[in-house]
Amino acid sequence: MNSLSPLVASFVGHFGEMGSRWGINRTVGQMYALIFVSPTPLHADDIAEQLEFSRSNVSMGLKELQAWRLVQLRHVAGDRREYFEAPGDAWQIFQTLAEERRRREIEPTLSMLRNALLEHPASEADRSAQTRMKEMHDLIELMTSWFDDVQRLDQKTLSTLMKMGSKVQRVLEFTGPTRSKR
Amino acid sequence: MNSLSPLVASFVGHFGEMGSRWGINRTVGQMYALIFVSPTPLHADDIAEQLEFSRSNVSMGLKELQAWRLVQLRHVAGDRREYFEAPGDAWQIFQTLAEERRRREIEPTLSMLRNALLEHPASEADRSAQTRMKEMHDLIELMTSWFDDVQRLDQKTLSTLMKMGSKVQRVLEFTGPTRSKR
DNA sequence: CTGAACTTTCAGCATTTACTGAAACTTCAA
DNA sequence: TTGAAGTTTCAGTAAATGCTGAAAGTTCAG
Repeated sequence: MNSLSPLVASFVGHFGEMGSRWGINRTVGQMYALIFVSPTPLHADDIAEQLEFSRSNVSMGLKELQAWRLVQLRHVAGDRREYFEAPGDAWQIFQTLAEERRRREIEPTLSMLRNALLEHPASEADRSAQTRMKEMHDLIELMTSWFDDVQRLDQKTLSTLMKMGSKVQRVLEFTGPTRSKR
Repeated sequence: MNSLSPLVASFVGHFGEMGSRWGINRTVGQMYALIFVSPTPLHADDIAEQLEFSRSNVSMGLKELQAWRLVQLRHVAGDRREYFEAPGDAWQIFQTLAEERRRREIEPTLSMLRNALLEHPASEADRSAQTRMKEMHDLIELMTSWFDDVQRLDQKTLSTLMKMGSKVQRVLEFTGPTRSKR
């Protein structure tokens, strides 16, 4: 970490700390940060050296970042090594993150809930537990299916929608009643 | 955990496992799950007994759940103990979670980025790092301010919006061009 | 004021997760 | 086909985090 400029070092350091709140570990967070700000793709040795991590740790970390689709493999002509860079399109990053998180954090819960709702309640307590579970299930499903929809919108529409912010309400007041079910 | 019905036990167990992906720890996840499905408010001893956790662990866990605003204190007439229940309104829960997560996971990064962008770049590398940081900063800011807007919408508008899903595109195609900047 | 009923804190042990370095494996230029 | 250059695996250790139970703290009825 010694060869990094103070600016980059603080960015990298911050990602290390936040990483843990984020489900990725400290070193993986730092690796991503380094790759993200780097103007050129980096290879594993660059990263190991700049961050002073063991080579194998870097290797594992890169594997994890690839699993998250947060970094991409690049090949540089005349060099056998694998280089990595962070996709530059911010929208893309956001979508990837949201998708992966959903897959890891939401889907398993949804499927557990579906199973639980199929069970025959063995008692009054079970019956009321199922009622609560149903609410949770429906909420999650509504959120995720909305999310699917939003993700399917093209970027222009989305950015219009976002820039409109709460003004969208006025538009919907106008068209909404004919479409909404209640 | 022995007195729980299989249905509740599996729900509770799942929340324990998912808890870790979620930044809350296993036992805290289980406590929340138990409170969530319980038809009546529970007090700390109930929870300690049903989940077979130490009394102090329950106490700490409840504190954390309160900090996340996922459980609410309740007092039962003629009983000095503190009872807890999970707010029932699913929207409410979602909003709370989103807000807290934002506060813990996003705000610190945003403020780090703002500081980094004020620094005077010491090199060419710093300059390009700042360019990347600016992109990240702007994306996060766009997302969070949109999120603010959405949160401000009343529930009816929101649910209309969600149910419309990608059909919103058609409405915007109609009104959008006059409002959008590009 | 007292003490019973309850809650919180905290030191220390247990469990889990992260990291390293050595060894095994893979790929490809010559 | 060989070995140099690179990558991955994995066993062992280090660090972090979680959990307990004993002790201290708080609150309030009487």
